[in-house]
Amino acid sequence: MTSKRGRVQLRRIEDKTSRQVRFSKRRSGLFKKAFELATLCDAEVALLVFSPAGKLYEYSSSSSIEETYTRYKQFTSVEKDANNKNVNEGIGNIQNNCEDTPNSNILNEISDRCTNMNIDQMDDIELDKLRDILVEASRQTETRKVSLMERAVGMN
Amino acid sequence: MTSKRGRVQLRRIEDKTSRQVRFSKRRSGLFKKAFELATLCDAEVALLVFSPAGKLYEYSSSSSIEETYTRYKQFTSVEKDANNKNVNEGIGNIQNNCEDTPNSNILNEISDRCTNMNIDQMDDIELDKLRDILVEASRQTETRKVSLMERAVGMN
DNA sequence: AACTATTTATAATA
DNA sequence: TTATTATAAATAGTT
Repeated sequence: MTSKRGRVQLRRIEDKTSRQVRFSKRRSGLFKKAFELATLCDAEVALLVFSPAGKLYEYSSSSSIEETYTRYKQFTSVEKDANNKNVNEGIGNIQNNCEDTPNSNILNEISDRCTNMNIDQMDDIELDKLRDILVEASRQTETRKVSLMERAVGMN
Repeated sequence: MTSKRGRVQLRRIEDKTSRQVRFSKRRSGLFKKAFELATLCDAEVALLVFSPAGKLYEYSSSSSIEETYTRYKQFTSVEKDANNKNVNEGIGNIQNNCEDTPNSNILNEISDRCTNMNIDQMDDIELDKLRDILVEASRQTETRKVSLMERAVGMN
């Protein structure tokens, strides 16, 4: 037989019926994996999935999606604060104690996004948003690092 | 040898080192599966994972975790309403009310990432990467728009 | 981190 | 839809 069971091209499945069938199967698999990660490894997991038809599926290893989302929001806001003031106690420590910070991953993500976008096609509103992003980034940066960023956009 | 590779008891792994190794491997697998479900089946997926050490990992197939969480909150509130009073309209509208242009989505993504990152903790290699990203972005930009970016980092 | 023996997930088929 | 089964993918234990 020349069939290629099990193998898959990583792109959107065009046939609607096939897409729905695969969604059901893969959704089951994904939720099982999420449950196993939480159970085996003592991780906190929150998973939200909307099907193409708009139906909601959810899993949370803690008491609720909301609880994990709240932790997420606190986590990210602490990351922000840690730049402005040296947080040495309380929630701040949770962040600072983590080794192997995900900064590199975040930078790779930014790099990928920037590679894909075409600034020439942006309108003024979008450029304003980009400006705001960079303003905020530079505010978070000490002098030496600000100067690196300034060099980056060709000002030196 | 009497080993039983591949098989697993579904309960918390007590050995800390083993638990960390398995967390890394299974986390990779879970995020890959989440990405594949979103890509192949055109689903909207949001995934939050906190490691036992408190480190955050996230994936979102839309522009941000926040966007999917907002849709989730709207969805569940609609479900609640639908139970109390027979709501004949709204679900379709609510699911469609988060439209944005692709560019805006990309910019929101960058904005979220920048908001979450801690530039003070980056080392020089990471800063070099950021510089490269910004250099490439500025190269793609015509003069008027470059000047906007220069203003953005406070050079005017 | 890389390697493999197994188990698990799943695409095609019935 | 559900079940089967041939393959591909994930991963537990090992090096």
